[in-house]
Amino acid sequence: MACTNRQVAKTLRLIGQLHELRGDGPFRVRAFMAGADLVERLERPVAGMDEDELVGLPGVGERIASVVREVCETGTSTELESLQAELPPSLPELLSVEGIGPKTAGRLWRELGVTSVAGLIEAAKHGRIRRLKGFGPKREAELRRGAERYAGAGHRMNRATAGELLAGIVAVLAPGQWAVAGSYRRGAATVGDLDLVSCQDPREVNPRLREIADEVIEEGDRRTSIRFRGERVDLRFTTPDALGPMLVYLTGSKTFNIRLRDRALLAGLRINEYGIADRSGAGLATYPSEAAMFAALDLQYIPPELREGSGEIEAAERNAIPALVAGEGLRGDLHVHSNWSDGSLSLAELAAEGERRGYEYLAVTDHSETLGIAHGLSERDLAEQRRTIEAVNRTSGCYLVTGVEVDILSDGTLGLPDRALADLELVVASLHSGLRQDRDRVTRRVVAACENEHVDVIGHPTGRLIGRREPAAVDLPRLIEAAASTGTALEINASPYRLDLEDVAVRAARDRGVVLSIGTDAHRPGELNHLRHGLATARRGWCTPADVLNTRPLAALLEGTR
DNA sequence: GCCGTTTTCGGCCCGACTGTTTTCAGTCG
Repeated sequence: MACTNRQVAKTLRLIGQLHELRGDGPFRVRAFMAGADLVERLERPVAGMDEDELVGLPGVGERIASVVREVCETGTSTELESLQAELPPSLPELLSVEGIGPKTAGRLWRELGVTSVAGLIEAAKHGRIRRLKGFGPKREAELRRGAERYAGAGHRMNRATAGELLAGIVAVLAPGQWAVAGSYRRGAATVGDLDLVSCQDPREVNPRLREIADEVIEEGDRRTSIRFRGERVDLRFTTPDALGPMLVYLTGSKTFNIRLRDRALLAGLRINEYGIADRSGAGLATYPSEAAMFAALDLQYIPPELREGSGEIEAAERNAIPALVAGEGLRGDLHVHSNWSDGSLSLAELAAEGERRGYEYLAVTDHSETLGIAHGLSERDLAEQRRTIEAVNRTSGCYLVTGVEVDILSDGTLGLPDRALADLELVVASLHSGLRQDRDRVTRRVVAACENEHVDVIGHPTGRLIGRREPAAVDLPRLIEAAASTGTALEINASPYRLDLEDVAVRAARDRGVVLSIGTDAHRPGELNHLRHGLATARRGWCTPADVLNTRPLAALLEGTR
C-alpha cells in the first residue's frame, strides 16, 4: 500500500508516546521520537526503501526499520497494537497539554481514571486533582488552563502571524539588543512559538514583558516565558560576549543541538548555551558570535536554515556546506498579479514597485480565463496586456516579463491554447481545482503540464494552504522526475500562507537538478515583501544561486524560458 | 532503541523554572 513518510512518522511518534506513558526507558522513547523526526524530514519515501537502506539511516536500527516496513506494508504495527491494548487509546492526547508529561499523565490515569483532556477538565472542576499527593491548587489550575487551551490549540503560526507577534514583542525591547532565534530564524514554514535572545538586563525587560503579556508562564533572570496574543514567547538573557552559544542553542533545532553536543562529547568537550567547556564542565569558553563558536568546534559555519540535524553537521566537517542563495542574489519576482485579473496594482504601478525594490524584472502572471472568480484573462486580453506591458517597459527601470498563471484543468489540459502561451515570456501552470483527486490522477495533471513545451514553471505544486487546506496528493518524486526530464522549474510559492513546495521537497528537487522559481503570488504591493519567505525556503532546501531561476540576469532568464 | 578512532556494554545534550517541597521531581526548551 502507498503510505507517506508523514503517516509512518505519526505511527513512530505514537509508539514513542505509548512507551513513554508506560514508563519505559527514556532513551527508547527518544529513539522512536528521533526516528519519527527523521522519517518526516526524509526526502525519499520510506515506502520504497528496503530493510538495509532503512538501517543505514542515522538513528534507525533493526527494530525501528522493521516497524517502518510493517507500517508501509500493512498500515499498522503489531508493536503499536499491543501497546494500545495495554493503555487507553486516548491517553496520549494528555501529553499534548502543556504541563503534562508522562509521569503526570500516568498518575492522572491510574489514580483518578482520567484518560482524556475532557476528563481532565472535569476532574479539575471538581477539585479532584489537588487531592493527589504532590499536587496543589496552583498545579490544578495550571493543568486546567492547559487543558482548556488544548481545545483551540494544535496549530502552528504561519510566518506572517509570527512576524506580527515579533514586532509586538520587540517594541518593548531596547533596539539592537535582541535577536530572534528558534524556528522563525531557521526560516521554517510554520512556527510553534517565538524564541528571542536579549542582551538587556532582565530586571529591565521582565517588568515590560509582564505589562504586555496575557499571562506570565515563568519568569527568571536567565529565562522568561510569557503568553502574548495567545501565543507562547520564550526569552533567554545573555551578554554580548557570550551571544554566540546562546544563539546557537536557542536557534536549534532540538535535533541539531543534540547532534552538535553529541559530536562535541566525542572530542571531550561539553557544549551548553553559555559556551564550550571540557567534559567535566570546567574551563568554560564564551564566544561573541556563532561564527566564532563554529570555528572553535572546527566546523564550517552552518546557516540557521540548515540546522535541522539532516546532514549539515557532517557536511560542515567536510567543509561541504554550499554557498546558499542569498537575498542580494535575487533579481526579481516570478509570480505577480496585476489589476488585469485579481491584483490591486496597475502594470505601471507594478513596474514602479519593482524599480523601488531594485528588481531587474518582475513577471506579470495573471490568471487565465478558466479561473472565473479571479477575472481570468482570455487569449485576446493577454495580447492586449502584452502591448501595455511593452509600453510600460519602454520607460521602466524594472522589466515586466509577460506571463500568465494558467490553470491546469481537471482533465490535465491547460486553460489557454498553446498559441496563446507561445507568445508569452513566462508561463506558470497551477492547480486551482480538482485538488482532492486521487494521487495518480492529480499527478498525471502536473506531469502533463511539465510536458507542455510552453510551460516554464509549475506554480504552488501541491496547492496547500497552511493550516487551512491539505496539499493535493501529488506524487512529488514523480513530479520531480518529470520536471527534471523536461527542464521545467518548480515554484517555491513565497506566500506565508502557502510556502509550496515545502523545504524537504525543494531539497529533493534540487538534488535531482530541478531549478526552483521563487514567486510571491502577490496581489497587493505589501505582499511583494514575501519574497524573503520563499528565499528562506530555498535556503532550507540547500539551494545555491545556480538552483534558483530568479538569480539569472534578464537575458538568461528569457533565453531559458522561451 | 541505537551506537562505537575509548566501547558489542554501558552510555545516551544540558540547563532553567515551578510547585510543593525542606532537597527535588517533573516538565520544558
